[in-house]
Amino acid sequence: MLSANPLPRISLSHQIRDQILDRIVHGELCPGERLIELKIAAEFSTSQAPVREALRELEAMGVVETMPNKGARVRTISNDELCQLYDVRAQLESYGTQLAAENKAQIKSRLKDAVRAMKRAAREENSTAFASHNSLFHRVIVESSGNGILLELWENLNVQTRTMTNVTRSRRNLMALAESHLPIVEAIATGDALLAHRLALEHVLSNRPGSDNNSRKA
Amino acid sequence: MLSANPLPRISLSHQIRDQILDRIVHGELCPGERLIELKIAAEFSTSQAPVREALRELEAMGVVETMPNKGARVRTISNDELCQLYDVRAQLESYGTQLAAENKAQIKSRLKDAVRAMKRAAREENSTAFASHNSLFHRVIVESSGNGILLELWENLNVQTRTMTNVTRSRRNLMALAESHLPIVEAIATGDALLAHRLALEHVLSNRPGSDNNSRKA
DNA sequence: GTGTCAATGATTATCGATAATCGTTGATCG
DNA sequence: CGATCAACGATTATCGATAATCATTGACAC
Repeated sequence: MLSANPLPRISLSHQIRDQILDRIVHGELCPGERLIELKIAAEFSTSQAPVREALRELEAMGVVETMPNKGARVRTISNDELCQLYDVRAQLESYGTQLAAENKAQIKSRLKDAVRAMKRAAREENSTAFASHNSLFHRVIVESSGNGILLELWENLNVQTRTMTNVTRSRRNLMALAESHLPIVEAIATGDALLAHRLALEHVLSNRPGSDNNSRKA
Repeated sequence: MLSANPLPRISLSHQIRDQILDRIVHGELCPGERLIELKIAAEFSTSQAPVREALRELEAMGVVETMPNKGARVRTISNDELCQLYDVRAQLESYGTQLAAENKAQIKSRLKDAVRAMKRAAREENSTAFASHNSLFHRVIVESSGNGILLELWENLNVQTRTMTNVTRSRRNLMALAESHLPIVEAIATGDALLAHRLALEHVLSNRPGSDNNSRKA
């Protein structure tokens, strides 16, 4: 029984949410820009209700902020916050990587695929694709930690991060960045949990913006 | 100019959200129980809209889960998930405690107050009050870590654990539990970050349910 | 000029009603 | 007797309209 129902199977509010998120990630909507419910509703030819829901979901994701009775705007993430975000992400991700190694997760080939894809994107200087594969790499690891709660929290953080990646990572050696993932792959594959933990921690922190070295307290 | 406007300054949807959250935390709404929008709306004498928003916010918090076109229900957390939750919380909280110690946060008196309040609640066998003060203790620490992102994530987890922590323990257990906080206070006060980290980790994990010892993988 | 304040326009928050969807019940057919 | 499916009831998703709120503008008094 062929299904093949390409009908709008997703709810309107989710479609709108994804659309807006896309525009934010791709920089079409700038931080601080107001998101006016009726305007957006008109643009998508819907009513205000699904737009409100979409905005609330985006707020929960942390990509927009809303003030009561004053509406929503694209959230501005300060450099401090971004640093904090990387610090927390480093904690979560190093823990997840440790678990993955302990589980001797069979993900070596998938991780290597992701790295390969990153390299390709690096050669083509396609930073969007690079960010996407990069994200996938880490997601595979956190998934294979076996801790669903961890994955949930990590995903929240990752969304926020990605909104900035394109901007922040404009000038960086993508090829080197891609290859810096390989030691982690090995540590997981050999089941060296302690090493995996340490490598993941350093990996995330080394990509922390604004921090040329350490400096947690201004 | 005296303000003193105790009028419903909070939006309806937030009031409803808090009410429902309260009932969940206090066990009046059991995990798995359906939350029907129109029923709730009728109960609060409002329309469906603010209830929907409240439910979406609660979903973002992770205390309710919604299936498209099937509505919302109080999230059921399996024992496995609860364990995972404690594992992750241990990671976040030990990190926060470490930061607090590094900051030499001046919170010794507040923490001791919280412990005192825990003891009093233990004597009176008021487990609700105990949980409240216990929660405050850890919140003070995570707040003083200076990492707002960390605090946000931690709060989510904390709310979720509290929905499941309606287990009443014996007086002796509670008293011992209260006193088990004291070493952490000292470690923070003396600025011993490494010790603080270790103590917090052990503290959370020792309260992990279902695990008589370790066992991460079934 | 400058500060206060009412009127106004823009936008959010809420409402009541309708459309779409899901699960179930019960009838029909093999 | 079992399976399929239409019809129904319950509930969610969406709509269009109204009420409440906020920010701004401009007039007015001093």
